[in-house]
Amino acid sequence: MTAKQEIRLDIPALKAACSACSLRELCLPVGLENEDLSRLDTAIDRRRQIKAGQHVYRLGDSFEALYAIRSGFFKSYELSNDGHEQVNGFHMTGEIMGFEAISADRHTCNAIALEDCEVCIIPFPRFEELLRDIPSLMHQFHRLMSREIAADHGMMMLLGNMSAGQKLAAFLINLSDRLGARGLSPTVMRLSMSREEIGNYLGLKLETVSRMFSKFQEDGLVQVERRNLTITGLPALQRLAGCAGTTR
Amino acid sequence: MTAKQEIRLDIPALKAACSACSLRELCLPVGLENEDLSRLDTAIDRRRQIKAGQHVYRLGDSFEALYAIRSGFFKSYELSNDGHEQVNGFHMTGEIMGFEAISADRHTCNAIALEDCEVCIIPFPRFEELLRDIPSLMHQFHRLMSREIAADHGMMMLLGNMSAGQKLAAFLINLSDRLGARGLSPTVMRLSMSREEIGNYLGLKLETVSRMFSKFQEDGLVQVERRNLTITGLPALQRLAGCAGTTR
DNA sequence: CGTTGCGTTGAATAAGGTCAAATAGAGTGG
DNA sequence: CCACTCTATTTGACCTTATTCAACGCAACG
Repeated sequence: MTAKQEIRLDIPALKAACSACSLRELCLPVGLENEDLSRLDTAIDRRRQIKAGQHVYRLGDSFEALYAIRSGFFKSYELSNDGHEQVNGFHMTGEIMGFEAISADRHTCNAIALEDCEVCIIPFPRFEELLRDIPSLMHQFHRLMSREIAADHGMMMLLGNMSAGQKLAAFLINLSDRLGARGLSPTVMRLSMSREEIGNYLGLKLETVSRMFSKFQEDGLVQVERRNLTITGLPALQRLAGCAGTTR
Repeated sequence: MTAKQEIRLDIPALKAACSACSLRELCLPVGLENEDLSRLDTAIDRRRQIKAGQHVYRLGDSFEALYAIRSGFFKSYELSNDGHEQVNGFHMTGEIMGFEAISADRHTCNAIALEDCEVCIIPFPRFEELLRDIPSLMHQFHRLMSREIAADHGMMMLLGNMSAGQKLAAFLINLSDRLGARGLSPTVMRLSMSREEIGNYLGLKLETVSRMFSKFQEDGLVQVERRNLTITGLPALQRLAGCAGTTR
């Protein structure tokens, strides 16, 4: 419970080592040969622990690196000029954050850890050099950015066309899919974000999210108790969401 | 008026020629040296005319190339499984379409010309090879994809948080900015899209869009008559939109 | 000169937002 | 361990906004 529970040694051996990473198949190194993998290792030389509530980067920070999530759960959000928060997305293990900053050489949103997390720091200039030498890595990188764009389009569809119930269903399905892709249970999960954050992301108010959860529970689609959620009617939920399964 | 007004020779000299293109400063070749420019020319070896109403690509088409818009105006849209259309964006001169397809090696949306258009075809595998040789082009390419992501985030903010009036105001400001960036009038324009398409894009019904146009006109913000639009109160419109000027 | 497609406008309706109050845990300090 | 506080969540009543349904106007076109 107390603060300095253990001395932080920050051992150099705490190296990122894509070559030994269990996320190889989700993250950048998809399909890379051993030799190229170790070259990637030289480009990603640091990890960083992020405690729940800490920011990885903030709006306005100069853009130095992308961040690959090794563990934990993040929220990315911006503030509209009138101070209102807008959640852009939730990010989990194996995903990469920071794409949006390449354009302006400056982060245009904030990324905050919703639980204790660990990220791999990918210094971008060095990474771009590496892309020149490893065509398959370059292509994979483009695929990841492209996937982000496709996912954002799906999100725009959701925000523009769907009812509150459909939105929440789509959100849960999406979460479920992504957890499943990581070998975790697609039906039993602990939500790392508040009702307000969910609502903000979906373009709904927290009360509406709460009501929808209650309704889903009545209808036997989910079992929800605070932030512990069990999906009990996946097929029905998928039908509701319109199956719009962009797994992101 | 009649059909074959002139014989289509499709002269080889109709080559794209980035090096001679007036869009150099908006499109891919930003900041490229002469030598690299002519290398880019070799990668972009075809243009294509697209008549109003024709598709550049369709959902499901295999991904072969990106398309840079030389002239004209496009709409990109998807169909949700239940057949409903969702407009993802409108694209104009100097912008590039097709990013979303890299991920799945297949187009995930449709792109249709709203007027007679011309595009440069950028075969992607060859383009990626070129990126290896021209670091500054690679970086510019990443900036463009990143800009698309940042713009989509702005769009999510708009769809999630804004009232009908704010949405339409933001839409008009965005249009105005983009026209201005191309040296066209930022205040006098002809809309290439219907009320329904605008509404679909903004997450509103066509009637609501129409009402808002009327209201803006009453308030002296715009002068609108069918698809001819003049912005008469730019500052007020910007204030309404919350200045959220992601020029895209 | 009727037809067709797009745009406008009005009235009724529904969906979600707002405001307010009650409840339930989690953590705190005594 | 218990009372107390703080925050997240739930729920209800009411209200605002945008949607729906419907009628009409207008321009372009054959």
